[in-house]
Amino acid sequence: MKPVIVWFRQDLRLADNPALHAAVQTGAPIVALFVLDDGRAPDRDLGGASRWWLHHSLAALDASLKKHLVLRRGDAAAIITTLAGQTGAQAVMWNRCYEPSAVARDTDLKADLVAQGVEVQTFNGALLHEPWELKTGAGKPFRVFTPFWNAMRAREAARPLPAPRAMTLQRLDGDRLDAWNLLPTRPDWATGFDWTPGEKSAQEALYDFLPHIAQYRTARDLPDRDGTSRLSPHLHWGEISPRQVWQAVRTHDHSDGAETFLKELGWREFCAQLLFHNPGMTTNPLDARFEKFKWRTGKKDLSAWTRGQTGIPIVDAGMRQLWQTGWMHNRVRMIVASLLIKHLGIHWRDGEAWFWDCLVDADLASNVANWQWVAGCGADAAPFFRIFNPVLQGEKFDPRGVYVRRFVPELAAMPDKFIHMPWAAPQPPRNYPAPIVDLAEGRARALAAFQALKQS
DNA sequence: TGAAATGTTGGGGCG
DNA sequence: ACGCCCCAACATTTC
Repeated sequence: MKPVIVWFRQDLRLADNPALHAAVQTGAPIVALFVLDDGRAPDRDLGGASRWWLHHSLAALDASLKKHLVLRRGDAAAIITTLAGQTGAQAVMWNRCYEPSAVARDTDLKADLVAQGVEVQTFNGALLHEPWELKTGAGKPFRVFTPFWNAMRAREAARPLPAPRAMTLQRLDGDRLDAWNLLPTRPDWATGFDWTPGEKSAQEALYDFLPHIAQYRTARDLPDRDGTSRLSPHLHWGEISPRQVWQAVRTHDHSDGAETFLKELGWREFCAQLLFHNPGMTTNPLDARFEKFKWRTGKKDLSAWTRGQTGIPIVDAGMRQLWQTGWMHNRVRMIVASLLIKHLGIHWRDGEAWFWDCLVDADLASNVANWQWVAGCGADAAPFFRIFNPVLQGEKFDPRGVYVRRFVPELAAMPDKFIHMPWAAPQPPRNYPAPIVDLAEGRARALAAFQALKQS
């Protein structure tokens, strides 16, 4: 019997995997394929933290496929058309990706395969709703979150599919995962990552989180606590599907915490559909007025920011958490982004690029849309004059400085009163930098720049 | 999913 | 007892 090729991409799971499910239904032997096409993506390459995650996630998937995952490296379309010919495959099946370059590549590949006499079936495994499904009254894609969310919330999500109970997998030659060198060496900066990639771990993260979801609305803002789900990298790589998360939350309880959490899944969908309908937004502001905005270069400031050496405790704590653990609490992401864009006047793309490289949950749509949101140039964005004061944010959300002290040990002995502004302490710490920007001056500069933009 | 400036109110100290 | 001032505390507006 002719095999079916299942092409895995950002759906590294067996349960609720529509492409795999459909392939198993045919009764044909299955070729489970993953192609590493780094160095060829028109948008951008995988970031370092993403490569680390991918390595471990592929290892986990391979294990659950009883070591039958076929690894190939190179141009995905060329590899798949060739492989389909060599194996005499009857069909190729995959779950759709929605990033602009992926859409273009997959459209061409599908045409090539069909021309070659190979059936192609594609599915939605990554989103609750297709990016073209939810429309405004005028029939256009949403640009404002709240009406988008109202439309989305009014629908129930499709029910997740079970994992296949049995399947026949076909073994083929392929690369060794280790040979891809996805893991960092010299130095191994991932030693502080406290993550376990893989489908099993994703399910555990979900079920560890559910008992706390009723407190999510307030607990999610406190960066020293585990008040968030930490599902983002699992969702990005599709180790768990948004349908599985949605259903689990909906059947768990109806607290306002649960509702707030569902809304975050809404933001994920909102970002995905924004990028789908605005492919240029990875580099260009959605709000065209910002095209002439005068960003500063600020190489030294950018470097201090990336290294967590700005002298502003909550910012440095966040940037060091990112570097050490591959992740940053969302409240702190907003604070560090606001400082870079507003106080330092540096382009949101510079911050976005750093996050892309360092985050285990790096997701093109979410990363770009949220950076544009902070910059005020995105869809439904925060106005440019909404400027976070990192001292006040710190005092509000990390009042005892537990989070700051965890990642900025230089401040361990600083009294609570000065933990978020050590420069004002009677004895400022010797081994911690003075702030690279005066917060009041930085704020004033940002407001002036915004005024200039409005007038031009 | 802000912050700062400005405006308003009302209680208490004090001459 | 009264008016005046000060200034939290809260509300509104402005950026």
